[in-house]
Amino acid sequence: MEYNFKEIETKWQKHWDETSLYQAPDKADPKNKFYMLVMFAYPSGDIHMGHFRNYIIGDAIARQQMMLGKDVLHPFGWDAFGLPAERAAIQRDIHPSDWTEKNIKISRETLQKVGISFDWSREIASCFPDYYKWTQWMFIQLYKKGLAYRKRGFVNWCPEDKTVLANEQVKDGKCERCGTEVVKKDQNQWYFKITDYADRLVDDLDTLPEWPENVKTMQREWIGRSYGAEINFKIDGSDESIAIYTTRPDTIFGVTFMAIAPEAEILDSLNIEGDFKPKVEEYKKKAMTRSDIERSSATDEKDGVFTGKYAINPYNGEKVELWVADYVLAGYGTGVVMAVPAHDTRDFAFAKKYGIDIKVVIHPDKDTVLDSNEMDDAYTDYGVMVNSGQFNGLVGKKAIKAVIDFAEKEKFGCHKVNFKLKDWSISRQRYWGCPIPIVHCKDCGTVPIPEEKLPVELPKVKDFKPKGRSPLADVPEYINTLCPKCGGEAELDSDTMDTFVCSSWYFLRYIDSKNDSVPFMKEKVAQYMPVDLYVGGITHATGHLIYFRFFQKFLKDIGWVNDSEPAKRLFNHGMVCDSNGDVMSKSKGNVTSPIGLMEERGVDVSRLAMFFTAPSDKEVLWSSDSVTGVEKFTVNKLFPMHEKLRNSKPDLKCYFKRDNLDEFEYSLYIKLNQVIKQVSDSFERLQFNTAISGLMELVRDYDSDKITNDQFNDFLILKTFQMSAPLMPHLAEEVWKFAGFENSIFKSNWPVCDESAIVKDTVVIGVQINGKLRDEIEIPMDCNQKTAEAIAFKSEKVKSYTEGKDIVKIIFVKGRIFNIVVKG
RNA sequence: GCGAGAGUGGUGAAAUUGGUAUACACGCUAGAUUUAGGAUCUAGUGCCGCAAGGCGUGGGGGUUCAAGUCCCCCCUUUCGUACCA
Repeated sequence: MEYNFKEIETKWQKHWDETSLYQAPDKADPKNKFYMLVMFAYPSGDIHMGHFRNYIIGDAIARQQMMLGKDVLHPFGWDAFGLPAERAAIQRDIHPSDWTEKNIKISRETLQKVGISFDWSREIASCFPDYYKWTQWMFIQLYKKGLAYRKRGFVNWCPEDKTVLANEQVKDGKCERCGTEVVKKDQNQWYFKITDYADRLVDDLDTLPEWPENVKTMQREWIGRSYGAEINFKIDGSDESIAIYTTRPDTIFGVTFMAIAPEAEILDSLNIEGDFKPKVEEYKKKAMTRSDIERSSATDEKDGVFTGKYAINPYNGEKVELWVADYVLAGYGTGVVMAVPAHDTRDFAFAKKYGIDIKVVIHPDKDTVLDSNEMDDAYTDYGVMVNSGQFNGLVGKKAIKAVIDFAEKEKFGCHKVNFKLKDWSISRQRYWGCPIPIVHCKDCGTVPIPEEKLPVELPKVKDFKPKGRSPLADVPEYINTLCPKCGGEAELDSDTMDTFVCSSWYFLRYIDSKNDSVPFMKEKVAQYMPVDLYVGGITHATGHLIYFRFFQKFLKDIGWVNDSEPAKRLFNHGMVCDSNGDVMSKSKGNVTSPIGLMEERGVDVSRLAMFFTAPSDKEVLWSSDSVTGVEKFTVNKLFPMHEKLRNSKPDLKCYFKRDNLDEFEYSLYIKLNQVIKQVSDSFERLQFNTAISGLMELVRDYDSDKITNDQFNDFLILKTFQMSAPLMPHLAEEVWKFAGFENSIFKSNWPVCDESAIVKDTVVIGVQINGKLRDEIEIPMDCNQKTAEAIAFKSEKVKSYTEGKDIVKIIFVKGRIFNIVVKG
């Protein structure tokens, strides 16, 4: 039989589809299930090498888990709302929904050609009403719990895309999608109160040992929890006070000024007078027109203006100047900073520029004294408190606690935890997204659409070009409605949701994707959740992967799911780059499609080439050179092995005993079991490259002519194809059928290593003299040092190195090394 | 700046706990076969050296009988973050 991959591949794809091989059981055993999840795709066109790599990783694991007898759920769907659909639609004058559906169709067909074991019966697309109905339902549940709220404030605005962006969508002060510099805009927006979950989002990272450490670190830093104090300073000549947040209360006696963010509301209540007023106003205006990228640069020279007002330090009664400075962020803490030039780099630079006092209140230790006149930078480490009244001599954390405790006792401050994480802004002034199910009524305010009236359907309008306000605002038949509460005239919210909302709960919908009355049945979700392995790119570390954990926690709180965390194990595959090392992306125009390769060399060989090139977590510079070796292996070595089958119908569950095999056969049996162990382990670590090298060695060592035991011959061949099956499913299935099996190879049992075979009787170990390898000896596996010595010293080489020298020491590690330490 | 990874032949890469560095491939060299081949097979292939031998996992130190693996300093590079008080 010739290796006709085209025939083999189309035949089995059709057969698997017809027999619903990948359909996950509706009733699964929660103790014996495996939920294999890959990040669903944005249908931006056809799939490329990056997708290809992502999905074959998940596919190999899903197939192996099937063979391990698990109830496997391996679904797929489409993250189908979003900006690119609109952009492409405008360029091509075609409706986003038509464009999206067309792309879904093409992408789905390609994925089917790749032979991915997706359960297509559960397919979802976030832009279809039967899905986004439940996205709206999610919104309403959050709203009911006070976790979805509307607020006016400064938001990130992309002038190119003409929409609001979440913090997670701004990179280096630029729009993540189009690279345009983001500006600030005052706007009414919906937010999800993710900050209520900030503590749990940080703490529960410790319950995820199978998540990569770098992702957990990135999330911790993004959430940015810090412990400190909030302290109130009285404003001089007024009853009002001004609150600051600090993590360094031990430096509070060194405060010589305060810096207020230009946007901070407290500025308005200061009653700035005289000459100061226009100067402050002018500075505020200037700060607002500067872009975030300018303002947030750490190298930017700090500037500000004095307000003419003072505050009183509650610890020592000193008057400190109040300044406005745009290095202070309005959105963090209270938007006001107590400035301690001696112990903060930024405050130091500012004080130097404006000639403000620098007062040392921390010494590095008892014997080192700082002099503010000689300092050329701030001393920012912990140390001993000095010039700090009753607190003098206290150090570090103890000092901090004492200072805050005093504030609490005197009722002008308290312990405080702060986060960098901000509430999630989810309104988008765009057409192609999930409509926000809220009505604005003059009398009742914001009123949610009753759940039984969902979905609020997105109307199919012709004009969806961005104008700076939502295109839906210009569709009166959509906007004008009646208030569900009072029945009076009202308006629907004209914004749509950030697509990250759609992707925050899709993994739950797969489990019960057709359900019309609830988002999913709790009982069904309990059977398959949590996700056992989630495979996707690192790019989602601080976006999607925080949002979907947030949703899971919220749904647990309202009783819809049982687990606090959605995914037990996370795996980030490496990027696929072109031969220059640039990441393949549509915008760069350097994407390679796997289709050409698959048509030329076959799907199985293409998959094998990608697996073999590098371990799954490493970046890959794709070139078709990678294919040569695995193609030779497949076509010339592995596939022809099936011709050596002797139709002996071996029992695949049995182990062979040494007595039943001759010497060559037994050595091959040992190799087989070593490879079974190696391949199983490689799958566990998702390092398929080493699994393949193991298979290559096994096939190389196999020699039909030297095998007389027919059952062993067939046993070895069949085990080889079983191990190859998750990597090259079509070829393996073909051989399985050829060998006479009725059921799919994926219904057979994954090979189990015969441990007794890989315990060897003798072992070849290295003999070192002073740590340098000089010879090798073969010794019994569990021999003692004496025996090993006897054998080692027979070696001529060992003799030549030890003669006439003192043997200081002999180190013998069983099965590993024999080392002689000599002197002289 | 800060944080986390990474650095091994000409190339992609192996080396579960410190224990024979370079498995498995690509490429290259030589030979065989073929009308011919970018096909196939065989042998060789870390570096220096005729050899014995020496040197070798970014560089420099250290711990150890033994270091790619552990510790310290430095260099290069990728990713994340960017005035978070």
